[in-house]
Amino acid sequence: MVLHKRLDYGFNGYQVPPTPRAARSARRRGINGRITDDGHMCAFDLLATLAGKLLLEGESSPSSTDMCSGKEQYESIKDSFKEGKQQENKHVSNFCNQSSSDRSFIVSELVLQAPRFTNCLKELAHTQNDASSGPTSAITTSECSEKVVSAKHLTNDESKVGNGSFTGKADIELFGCRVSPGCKLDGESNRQIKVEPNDLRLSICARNDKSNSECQMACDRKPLCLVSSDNSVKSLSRDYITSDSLPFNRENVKLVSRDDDENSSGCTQPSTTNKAFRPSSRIGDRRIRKLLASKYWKVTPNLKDGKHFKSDADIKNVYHNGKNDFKQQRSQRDYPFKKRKLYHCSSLSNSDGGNCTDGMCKSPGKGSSGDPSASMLPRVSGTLTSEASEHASFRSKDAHVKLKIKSFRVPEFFIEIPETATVGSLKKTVMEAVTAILSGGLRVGVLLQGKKIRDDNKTLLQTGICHDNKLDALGFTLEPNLSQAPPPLSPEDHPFLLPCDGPQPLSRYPPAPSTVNTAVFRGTSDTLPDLPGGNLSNFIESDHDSAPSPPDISLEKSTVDSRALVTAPAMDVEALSVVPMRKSKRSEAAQRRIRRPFSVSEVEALVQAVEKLGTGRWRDVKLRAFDNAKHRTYVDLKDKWKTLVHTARISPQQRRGEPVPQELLDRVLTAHAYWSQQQVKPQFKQQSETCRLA
DNA sequence: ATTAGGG
DNA sequence: CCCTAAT
Repeated sequence: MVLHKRLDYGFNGYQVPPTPRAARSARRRGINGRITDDGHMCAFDLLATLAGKLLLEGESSPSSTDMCSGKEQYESIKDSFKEGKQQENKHVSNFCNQSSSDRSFIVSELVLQAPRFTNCLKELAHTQNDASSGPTSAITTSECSEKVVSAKHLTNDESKVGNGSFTGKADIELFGCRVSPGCKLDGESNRQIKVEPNDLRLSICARNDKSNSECQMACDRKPLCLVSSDNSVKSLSRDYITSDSLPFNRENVKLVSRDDDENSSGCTQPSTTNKAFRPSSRIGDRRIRKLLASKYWKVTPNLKDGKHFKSDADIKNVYHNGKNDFKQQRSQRDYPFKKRKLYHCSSLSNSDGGNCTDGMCKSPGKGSSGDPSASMLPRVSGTLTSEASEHASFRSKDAHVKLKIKSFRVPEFFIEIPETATVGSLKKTVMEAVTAILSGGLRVGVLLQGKKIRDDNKTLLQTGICHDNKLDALGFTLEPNLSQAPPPLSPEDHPFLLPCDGPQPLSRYPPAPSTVNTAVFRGTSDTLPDLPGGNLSNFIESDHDSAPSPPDISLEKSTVDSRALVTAPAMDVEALSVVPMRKSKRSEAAQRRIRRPFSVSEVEALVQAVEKLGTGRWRDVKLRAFDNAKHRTYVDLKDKWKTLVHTARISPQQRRGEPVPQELLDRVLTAHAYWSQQQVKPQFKQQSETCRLA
């Protein structure tokens, strides 16, 4: 039995969409569809053979059965589990062969406020880390409240990230039902981490039995200000960040316009910032915040398109859970980033004129018409608390960049567990997996407009993070600690999987039912060094194309950044960075997919497939040659062929990018000419060809 | 969902 | 790569 659970680290609200239905169905159909190809392929095969170019006949291996059938099944699991939730030791067979493919675990939410002139962005995230490693830290998400953590006093020296192991009791909630802890870690800590996917909840709570979410820590750390939606303000140690608030929000990072503990709002327009709110009483502020909270609530559960934007870091990690069993799962992710209407901003019942008073949620047009889908919640919004950009000389030390980090996602991983396993063992397995992730040591990366900011010494001001427009493109990543992570395997090092490569390694398939529990991480391959090399090889090989490492990034970033725990570097930019959603004319448009130049091996695969299938059957081409290249859609392939033909026709001097071997370009022209001809007289295709060639 | 083509 | 029209 396999339970897929995708856990993503990274600022959430931006989640990788699930494998598109198209991909799944295509895969399904593909197995049957390929067979029919050979009929009218033979003609060209003969031609090619005569031309001295042997076309290797190879059948694409049937793709592995999808472990996850998507949302529908997920719902059924959910329901079935609810029925049996009372039985603690009930066999988890309800999960059998089912899984939720695209749920993220969202760790928490927090709002941070940082001095703009200091480079403490990472520390903000460190706060999270600390929370999961410090002795008295607590991160909890629960429903309906926003926490605002004012971290203005953070400085570098206090931003030590504890990479200690994650310990504590573990509670797991599945589908809203809490199941008893299957394992205990050293439990003195008050830590609380609760991660919840949209539907499935998994909470890991390491906490004091005495104190729950309200525990107070005696800490000599500098205090933070925590504001909950009920406007209660608490001073807390930086390690103590808790909330009873809801998890998975659509926004990852939100900048809250607050001068101090009051006047917290998500204004995104400077003009409506402080002045507008300063006079406002706490009551007013509270109202705003409540509105926000409820707003989030309403929309969150209904999000259909708010799929998880997860990277295709398909160089997966295998988590060794104690036995000698390692599994690999095929990637289920496909992320043609389509338009999405996530993060709807409910129109706030129009009590505020249709727009969110806080400015975070500008209902675009239709907002007042009551159409919730007409607007979106920004993932990030920002406001300057001072007019720094205009009056730099008057910039005071109080100028802060306020960020709200709504959530982190735990990297996806897979769990494989026998049907006969108990819920307790399931919990234990999950716990171990999560523990392994969290204890591995994490570091934070800051992305600005898709680019990683590597210079830690730059101030926010210098990097432009303080600017409102830049904040739109601000993102964070969680990456495995450098010291623990060997260099990742470069996808380029692996030959592209050609159709003739034969069946996929069997290791892609689920293990026998008798297999012991297994958890497979979907991170970089190096996160967990303690895995058998052989399996890893197959593992990566079979999905080599899923974690592409675009040259522009991987080359530039050398080693460190290519090791994002969750995603390949490319995807850090794409999937994890917080994207402007507001004040943009294209705010509702999907982010443009990252550019991923075709490698020579990919081109070869494409050429070979087109030689066989022709130029009008891109779906089949995709199935045949790129079935496991999730980031290549048939449209991509068609476009690539188009450009290939063009490239082949122009002079070599005019060509750009990675040079394609002339031999391949020749084949492109040959095949293109051939199939163009076939289009003209398709009716005689088979006969005439056969005759001619005979 | 695919295909074909323009942008 | 994106977007669309047409299947």
